[in-house]
Amino acid sequence: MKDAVDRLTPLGLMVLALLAEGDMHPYEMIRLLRLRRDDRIVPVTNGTMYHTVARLERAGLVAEVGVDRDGNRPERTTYSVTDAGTAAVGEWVRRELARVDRPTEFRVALAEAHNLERGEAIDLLRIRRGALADAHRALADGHRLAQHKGVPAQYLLEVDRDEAMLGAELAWLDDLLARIAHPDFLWGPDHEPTERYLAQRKAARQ
Amino acid sequence: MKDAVDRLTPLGLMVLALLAEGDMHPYEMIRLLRLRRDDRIVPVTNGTMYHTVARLERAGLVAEVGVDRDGNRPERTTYSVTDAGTAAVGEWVRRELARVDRPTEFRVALAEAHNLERGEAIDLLRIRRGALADAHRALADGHRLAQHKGVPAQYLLEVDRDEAMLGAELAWLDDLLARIAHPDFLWGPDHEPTERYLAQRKAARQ
DNA sequence: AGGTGTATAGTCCATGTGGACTAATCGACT
DNA sequence: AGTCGATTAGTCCACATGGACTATACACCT
Repeated sequence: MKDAVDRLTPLGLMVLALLAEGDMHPYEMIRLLRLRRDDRIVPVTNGTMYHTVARLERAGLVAEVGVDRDGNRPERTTYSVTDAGTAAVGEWVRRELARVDRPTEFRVALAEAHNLERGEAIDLLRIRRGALADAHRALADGHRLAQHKGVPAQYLLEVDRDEAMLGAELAWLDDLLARIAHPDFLWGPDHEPTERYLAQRKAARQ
Repeated sequence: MKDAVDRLTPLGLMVLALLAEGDMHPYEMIRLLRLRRDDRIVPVTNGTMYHTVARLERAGLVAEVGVDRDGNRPERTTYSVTDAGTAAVGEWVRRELARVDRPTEFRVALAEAHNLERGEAIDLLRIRRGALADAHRALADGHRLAQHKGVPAQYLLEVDRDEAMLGAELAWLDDLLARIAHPDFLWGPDHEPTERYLAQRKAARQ
């Protein structure tokens, strides 16, 4: 029996996270994602967005809440996230935040990590830190072994880069963990009610 | 009029590059890619591999060179790369090595950069270096601006990471360019005939 | 008044992907 | 001798993606 969370694509999760900020129609989500440059992480195209929302509806994670029409333009169907949808966000983020395979999933989970409690996020990132260190060591060992066996460096350019990138991610993660664990680092819904997001939504809705 | 090179997927290009080492059947390619851990870059599944090879054949980039059968096992269809296929590898790598969008395409291009002349590879990587620096600056500016506008840091975790990663890639690229431009760095087909690859192929063919 | 361009909101379809499945062979255990 | 599991080589299909397309409305020229 496949869980609905297993079928969640990165864009599917971003949609659920957006709807947590308020009801929206798909086109507004497209605009908002582009405005926030979240299309750095996940490509956002019309076809995929509408298809994704339809899938989420079939899975019961979002629900239609109204259709309105502005002049003679196409109808706009507004959606709302369900309780199951909200739960799915937490479950998905918890699962992906610690994994080191699936880089894009991790970037989405990181962007939505604020949906978790601070302590939980830290725990998951520490697990990730360990897995990342293992992967880094394994790749470095393989690299050295290949060099030792006489494989010319020109064939190992990508391995070299991968190793450098893994090292950089480790360094960044250690730095982040230090910052995030410090009580001066704001966390949770106990801060100013995100005026910027409201302004963005207004701009996206216009 | 769409060029066949435009339709080349990362796996498609890896297949062409593999066939440059010698004729093979699809299953051997799967084994060889996994053995070399190239599935770090591109996911390798049965369905995708056979589909990809079929597409390459329709495009005239590879050609069937024989079907053999071992006992009562399924038939093995062996393929060979065509002249158009060899040309496509160069064209594709030249195009992708300089681009900063499309990260997976770049990793494949880097892994196959040895198909280019040293000077050409260096020129393309220098172009990439410039584009990467621009992207890094733009992202850092956006990050600072958001912070200045009062967006809490917990919402900017992914931007922070992206910025760190871009910086790390720039540093790595500068280092690589320095190493690669040095005459001590071996380049080109003028070295020992890759015994390791032959051994790997034997293992993959078994 | 007419033409050009772009934003809005969405549909549709050709490709590409990846997991499930088949069916035969081989090795290892018991 | 029998069975369990893994490997080999490949097919098949459900689903996801993204680009092309539609049709209306608004803005800017000239």
